[in-house]
Amino acid sequence: MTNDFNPKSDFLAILLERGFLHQCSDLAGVDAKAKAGELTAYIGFDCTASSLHVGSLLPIMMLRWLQKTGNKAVPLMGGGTTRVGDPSGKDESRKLLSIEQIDANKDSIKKIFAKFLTFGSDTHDAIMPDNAEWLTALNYIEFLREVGRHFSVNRMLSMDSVKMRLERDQELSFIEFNYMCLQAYDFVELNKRYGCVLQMGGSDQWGNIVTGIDLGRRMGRPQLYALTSPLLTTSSGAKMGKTAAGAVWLNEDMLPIYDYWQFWRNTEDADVGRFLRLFTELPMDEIRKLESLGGAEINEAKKILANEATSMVHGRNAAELAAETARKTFEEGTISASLPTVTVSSDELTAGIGVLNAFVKAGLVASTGEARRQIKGGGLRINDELANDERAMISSAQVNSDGVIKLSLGKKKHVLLKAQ
RNA sequence: GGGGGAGUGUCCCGAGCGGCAAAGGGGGCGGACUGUAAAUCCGCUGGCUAUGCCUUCGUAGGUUCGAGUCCUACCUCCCCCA
Repeated sequence: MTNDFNPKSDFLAILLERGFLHQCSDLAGVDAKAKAGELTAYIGFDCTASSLHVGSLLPIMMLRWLQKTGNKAVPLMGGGTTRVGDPSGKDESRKLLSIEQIDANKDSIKKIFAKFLTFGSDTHDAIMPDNAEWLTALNYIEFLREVGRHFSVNRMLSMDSVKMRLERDQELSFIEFNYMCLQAYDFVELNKRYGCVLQMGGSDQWGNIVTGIDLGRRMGRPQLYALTSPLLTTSSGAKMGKTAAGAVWLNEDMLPIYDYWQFWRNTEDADVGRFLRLFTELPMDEIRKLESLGGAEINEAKKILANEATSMVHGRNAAELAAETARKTFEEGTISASLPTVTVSSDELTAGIGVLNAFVKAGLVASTGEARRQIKGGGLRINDELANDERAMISSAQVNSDGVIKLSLGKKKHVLLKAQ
């Protein structure tokens, strides 16, 4: 759909050439607004966890480009909608989060945005409203009379997500219907409050966004627009941002910066170019140069990807430290003091800790059972020595000259155990 | 409303004559090979205070020395008839 479109705005030009665009309700319309620097766009973020993960990075980058190209970015905190819970894509409704939990998550998530956007009160500064501001104040009857009457059930029934469920005779709860309505209402409310005319999101949000556009028209708002980004998977088809250890979190307290850097460093060859476009701000000609590197040379491109992507979230210094840590660990084979570290009490260490428990404590394995299996498979190392006795004890005798014990799972995952 | 079928290892899909920690995939993790890549091959893939103990097959009971397997009720889903 976007092949023959020639954007006049920097915003769309960048989105297009970097691979952010999947679908747009009206490219020309959005283009004109963006060209004039009058585009205010929002993306909603649910507060279901205390950190966003790399899956959210793509929408965040869209907001960043939006602001960089002279428009107004609005990350919307879903403090209200999270109380309802978005059931789409799930066969079972998740347990509802407590309001305290949601608020705590929200506070934690908010910090991320400050690293990507400039907030303030100027026209083009980003703002971060919370839909709890208006949703929690809604009165059911009033909402039905003023907003609900504009929703065409006929139309909603024809939406793909709904149609599929009905055809397969699968439960579609009323709350799910309401989630769509609330999201649509958000769009209209943001238009009223801030003149927001564009909602962006992942391609799975298309239906919900269009419902918002429709509601806007029925309620006499100006023309609204939708723009979605492709669903990201790696070349081998895996969902982006999920590892066995869990999601790749953006918050440092959920995932050490070193591990974040490593995540990008381990990108598959085939993804390097695409990721450089999406997750860094390097100029396009440089990216083209980097992705054309062949064989082992592409590792240089991966390091740059890791540096750039890590700088964006954690800052240039932290990224360089991570890069240096990786260099020492992998290229020199020495122990860097800045590897992820887990502390144990010195009493405990003096008394001795079983190897199995030590690796569990370090978070390298999930259970002593797994530790046992890894030892059998030759996957665990203590100070680079293969661990082959599951009953061995780790004690202060193994502390090296830097005061730490290095525990490794496989060749890539290292944690330092430190007595305190 | 009537008739038929199905829910399995808390990532998913899926076999399972009454002896089952439960076949086989996918995914994931580890090993070999490499370039901290991919592909390929090999191993592992409930928990624990571990030659034993505990918890798992939709839910709750029952039969049995013994139940994923048989019986009863319930819940949920799928198909056919009205």
